[in-house]
Amino acid sequence: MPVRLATWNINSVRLRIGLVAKLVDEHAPDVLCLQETKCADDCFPLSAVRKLGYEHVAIHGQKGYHGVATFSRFAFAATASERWADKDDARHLATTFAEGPLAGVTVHNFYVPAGGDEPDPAINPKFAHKLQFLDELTHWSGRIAETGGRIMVGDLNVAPHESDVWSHKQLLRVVSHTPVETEGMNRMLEAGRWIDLVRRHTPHPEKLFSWWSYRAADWQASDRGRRLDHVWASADVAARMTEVRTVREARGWERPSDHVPVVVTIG
DNA sequence: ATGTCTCGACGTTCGAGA
Repeated sequence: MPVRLATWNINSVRLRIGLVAKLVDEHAPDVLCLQETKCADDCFPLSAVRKLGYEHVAIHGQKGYHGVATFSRFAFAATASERWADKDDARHLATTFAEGPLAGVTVHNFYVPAGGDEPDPAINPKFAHKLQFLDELTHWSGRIAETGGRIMVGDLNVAPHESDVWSHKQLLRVVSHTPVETEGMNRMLEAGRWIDLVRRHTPHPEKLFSWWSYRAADWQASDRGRRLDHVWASADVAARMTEVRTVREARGWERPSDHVPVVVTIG
């Protein structure tokens, strides 16, 4: 039986639990990874998630900011959250499956820091924090590069290639597409021998985005998007990938998140 | 390109973060 896995920056899970239900209704992910849940664990809408059919739920939240959650139809053998870049932010959740087609596989659900507006670590501590986070991800990737059974998903807040942004030239000095970030992401991919499942399905130079700013008057008409949301895997898992779908229409749903879900099927 | 959306706070509006 194939397994469907989705990742989505929901931008407040309490506000958009109805959109989560819509995604589940239309795309039926067996595993759903959310970022920017924006609530402490004791106010997470757990009963609604259970009603959607997810018996196994791992949450790692904090009040008001960040927060990640992983829902599953398959039981977990273990859940863990590591500390990154000298902060206790809720930005990482690792879940290892005990059963089902992904038994033994670990899904790492990440929300990488956005990095603020100014792409200079000397004057912008948020950008410095993002670069430290990416650097730690590269070292961590190198330490696990020889192991199989790995999936890494989430809002990594970097659009690595020219075809991942609406205008490479106009975004070269915009946080999310600066050379120090895109080169850092490429180092991370190489260090961990990660395979970018989304780009294996939709190769460059075809444009592909997963985020459009709320500030655009008409996101669809201007289509000034960026591909910030990623699904990576170790080679053994990547070999089983059969389908990838970026749910672009979700950006047009009522009161949408500014990110759309990315759904992969693993046979 | 200063535009929109979310949260939390001695809230009836603002600042911070994205």
